[in-house]
Amino acid sequence: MKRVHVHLARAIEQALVQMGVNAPTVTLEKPRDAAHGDIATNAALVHSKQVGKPPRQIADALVSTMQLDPRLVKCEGVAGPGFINFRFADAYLQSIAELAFKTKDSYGTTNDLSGKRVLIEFVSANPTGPLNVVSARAAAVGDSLTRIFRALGAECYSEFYVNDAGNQVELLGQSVLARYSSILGRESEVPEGGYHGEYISEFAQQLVAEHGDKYLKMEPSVAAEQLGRMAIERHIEMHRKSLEHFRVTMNQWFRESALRSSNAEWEAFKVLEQRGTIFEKDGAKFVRTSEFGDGQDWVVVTSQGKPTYFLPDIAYHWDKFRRGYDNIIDILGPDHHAYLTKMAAAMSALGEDATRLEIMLLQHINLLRDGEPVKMSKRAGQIVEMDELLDEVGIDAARYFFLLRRTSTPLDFDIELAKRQSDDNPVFYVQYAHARIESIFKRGEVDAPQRPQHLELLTHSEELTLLRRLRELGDVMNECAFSRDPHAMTVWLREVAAQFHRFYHHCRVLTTPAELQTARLCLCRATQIALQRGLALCGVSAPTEM
RNA sequence: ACCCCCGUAGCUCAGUGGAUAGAGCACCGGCCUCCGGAGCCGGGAGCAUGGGUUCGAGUCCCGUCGGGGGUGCCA
Repeated sequence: MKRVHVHLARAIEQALVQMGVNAPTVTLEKPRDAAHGDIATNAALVHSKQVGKPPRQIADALVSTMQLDPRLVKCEGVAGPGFINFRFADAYLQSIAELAFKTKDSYGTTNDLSGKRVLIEFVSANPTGPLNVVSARAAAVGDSLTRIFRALGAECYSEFYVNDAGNQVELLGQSVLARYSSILGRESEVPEGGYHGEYISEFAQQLVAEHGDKYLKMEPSVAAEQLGRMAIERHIEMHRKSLEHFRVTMNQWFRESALRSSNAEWEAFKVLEQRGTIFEKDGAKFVRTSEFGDGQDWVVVTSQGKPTYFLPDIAYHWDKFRRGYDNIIDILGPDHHAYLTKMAAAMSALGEDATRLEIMLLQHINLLRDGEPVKMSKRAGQIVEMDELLDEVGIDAARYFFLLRRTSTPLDFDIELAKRQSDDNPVFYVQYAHARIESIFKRGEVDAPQRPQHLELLTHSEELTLLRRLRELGDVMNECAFSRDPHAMTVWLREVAAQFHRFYHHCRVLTTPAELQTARLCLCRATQIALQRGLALCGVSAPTEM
């Protein structure tokens, strides 16, 4: 899909060399205003100083020197301070439809990132309860990003870090034990900072039904420990199921407990110590992160001799570094903003190249119902579970809505809007365009074309504009990967759908002369392929009727 | 106190340092003997603020104001 750009850049470079420029740098950009054409270059402005002539004069010279392939691109002349504008040749745009037929399910796939190894860690919710809607946004974003990276040829892995060790396991066990004891008639309180959710009571009920008062007869601390472990495993399984249902499959579930049993945290500590980056103060052990770009030093071992959460986290990230990825991406909630400098400093302290680590902060979501905020309070156990949301609005709407805003922006998720079957629902609007195309084939009693034919007849401006849109998929994928944000895909999908409706309104498909009808049916089919592909990268289905 | 994110149209948001800043809702005005009107065509209105960097800034840097969130040997 880049062949026009490659051709054009080369032609401009050669023309510049002929004018005496050595090692010219040519950048091509998309003009903001479509009236200026499809591609523009500022080459004349950039090289003005070196050539020693005003930009417009250079631009004129370039235009007359350049050798362009008329089947790919044509020059539209010089504009403004010295921009040179170009427009795709009709033949090239028509070939986009041909490409869609040829590539089908892999339309837009490139090898732009082939050879890159990328790891994306996301969700990583604590296994102390079911997944809530906060995790759902991370799941949608992380999984879509993974799909996009793969479509660009990268070797991309998704990973869930499971915090199945530490204080919270005990606390969880005590919480379960408290509920369990209450059911069996022994009054007991959920401990300070414990878990109050409905799911705890449900689990306790289940335990009573299956095991009777078995755990009441045990030493309470032993019972709590065992119950905590069981609850953790139960929750991990719930997480896995919820994510699978949400069309998210993790390549790896990395357990903190495995890290601990292999002593990896102390190994990391030892190396930090050997590198002279550990010091003691008030009985606690600090890592000298301030020497590696952070504003302060952090405790890794408390004065009680216990590791803080930071130490296993360091060990975990070190493990990821040593697995040899080019990019190690963490998608975290906005409360982790201090994490990047902190963790990057720790990695530097271990002697790693910390620039490989990226922390993406995903802003929160506000659930709305008809514009009114839905109250969420974790403390009171009134969290909205991910599964509840999916049951209500459906997977397609949920996945798409979570991508509608940039990750750096808080997201208002209106439940009623997501359920609405009308064009103000963005996911509906896009899926509708896809279904509408299908209905054209049905209505015309024609099968969807299997191969491209008569594409040269697609010369109407709405047809060509639609083809332009379809061409952009590869660009959009690259943009998403570069910004680590799949949001741009939803913008593109909406524009493709809108342009399809425009084309459809202006150009009759059925009841036109046979060859033109065939050509337009091909364009419809190509649009379907592109929509399917864009939706698939978002993890959203493309229904044929609705 | 410190840190992070965000201030673009009435509202929700787009906008890889480039030309006259774009959509969708909402509002106003058109278009159904016509393949799905769940659509199409047209209209008004905007970069919080003060500096700086640059040939060129909504975009990069610093300050101010406003909104949201977070933090101190818990995870």
